[in-house]
Amino acid sequence: MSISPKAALLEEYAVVAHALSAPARLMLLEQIAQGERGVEALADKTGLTVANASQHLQALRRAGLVTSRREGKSVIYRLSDAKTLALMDLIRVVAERNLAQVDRILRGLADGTDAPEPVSRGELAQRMSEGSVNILDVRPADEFAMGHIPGARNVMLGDIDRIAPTLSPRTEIIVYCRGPYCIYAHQVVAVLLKLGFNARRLDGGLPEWREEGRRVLAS
Amino acid sequence: MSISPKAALLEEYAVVAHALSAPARLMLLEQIAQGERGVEALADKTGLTVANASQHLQALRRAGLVTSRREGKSVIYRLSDAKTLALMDLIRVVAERNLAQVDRILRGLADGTDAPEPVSRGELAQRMSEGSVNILDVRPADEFAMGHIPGARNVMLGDIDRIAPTLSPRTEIIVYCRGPYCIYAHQVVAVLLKLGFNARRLDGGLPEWREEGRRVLAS
DNA sequence: ATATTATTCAAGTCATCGCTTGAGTGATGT
DNA sequence: ACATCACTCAAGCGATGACTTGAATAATAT
Repeated sequence: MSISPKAALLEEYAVVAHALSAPARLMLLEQIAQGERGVEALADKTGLTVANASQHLQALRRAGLVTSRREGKSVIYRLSDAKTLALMDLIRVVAERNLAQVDRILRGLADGTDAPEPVSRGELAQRMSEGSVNILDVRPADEFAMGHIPGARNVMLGDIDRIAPTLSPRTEIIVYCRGPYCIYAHQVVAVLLKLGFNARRLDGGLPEWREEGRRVLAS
Repeated sequence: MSISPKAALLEEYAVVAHALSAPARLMLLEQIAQGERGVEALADKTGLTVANASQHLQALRRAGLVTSRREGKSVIYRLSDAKTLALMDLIRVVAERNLAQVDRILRGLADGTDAPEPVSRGELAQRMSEGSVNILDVRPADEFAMGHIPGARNVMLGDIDRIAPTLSPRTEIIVYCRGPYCIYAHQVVAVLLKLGFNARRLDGGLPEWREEGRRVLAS
């Protein structure tokens, strides 16, 4: 009855991959990567029903990608460790490299503009110390409040046109959002480029920034 | 009818993860990582029927993890690029870190011995140039023939006891096999340790070695 | 104790997956 | 043209997955 250890191992690896094989769970992971949260908050953010989110979260926990702890009446989920984040990111990288459909979508987001290469986090840190950079955080206000890159300004996608006049046309603007699956930043950069600004995306979002031990400002 | 780009991207990422979520496909990837092969050879190696293997291979291709080309009457599959290998490996790492079941299986393979940390590929290369090392390749003969680390000796798991007397008890023995999902090497190291030899696994297998541009001997 | 809030469990439905079987297609050799 | 070989396609199956709904726990507040 005991199958070969080889087969048993592959089964386990498949469990990990399976956990990442549903868009709903990827959404949940992205949210959890912003910072630990309870089930209801996660369900809210992702648009899932609470029961459904709970089941997906348990699948993620069984796969070892997240851990949970009870805190009062809430159950708080968080990423197991940085490898989970790396795995999410590597999946994105492979998809971007090899899937034409992904390329098409990203091109659509760029809206005709020719998006420059993203800025590395190291380079941004360097530029920050020189003071020669403007940082925009395009996540929802509550996530911004939970933590953001020092000096970043929180802006909604829809407000770009409104705040554009207050931006310096000479200083480069670096835009970031959630992390591996960040998408608003692509759009914001496209808008800014069209308006004649000098804008680039940050490579990775806040979770990666924090993971590298860089300074994060709360509230 | 057009869903949001965000959702569309997550769908695509999920496709990639889904491709890795079946043991049969992981087996196929492991084989393909040894070197490109036709459908029938892959089906043979993995014990799948040809039709079934063909379908799994197409799933892998749709996910962008492998590519295929026609060569005469055969269709040859190969890994898209090194990122595919990295992805396979990262899944293993996450599983080993977080899943108790995996730990249990690996401990079982070690058969009571306390397996030392694997040797890095860089260290092995260094040791090779010094000539202070014995290398064992524990893959099937045909895979060994397709390419192996120079100086490695091809040994079957079952033949260890027989060839053990021919091994130097003082020189360290480095054992490797297929790659991310290598398992024989664990067992062989355990056997050698029990016999009183000084043995360690190589971190990664032949695919990773080749990927780093290190020398590989064919035939 | 009872009520409230946060989460999980259980049952049911519809879709998808993994595998098998048998037919179909494409390139090569006689 | 015909046979052969290597692979893919199509149909069908039992099993698993994603989501909904409504009931069951678990911890706190009244």
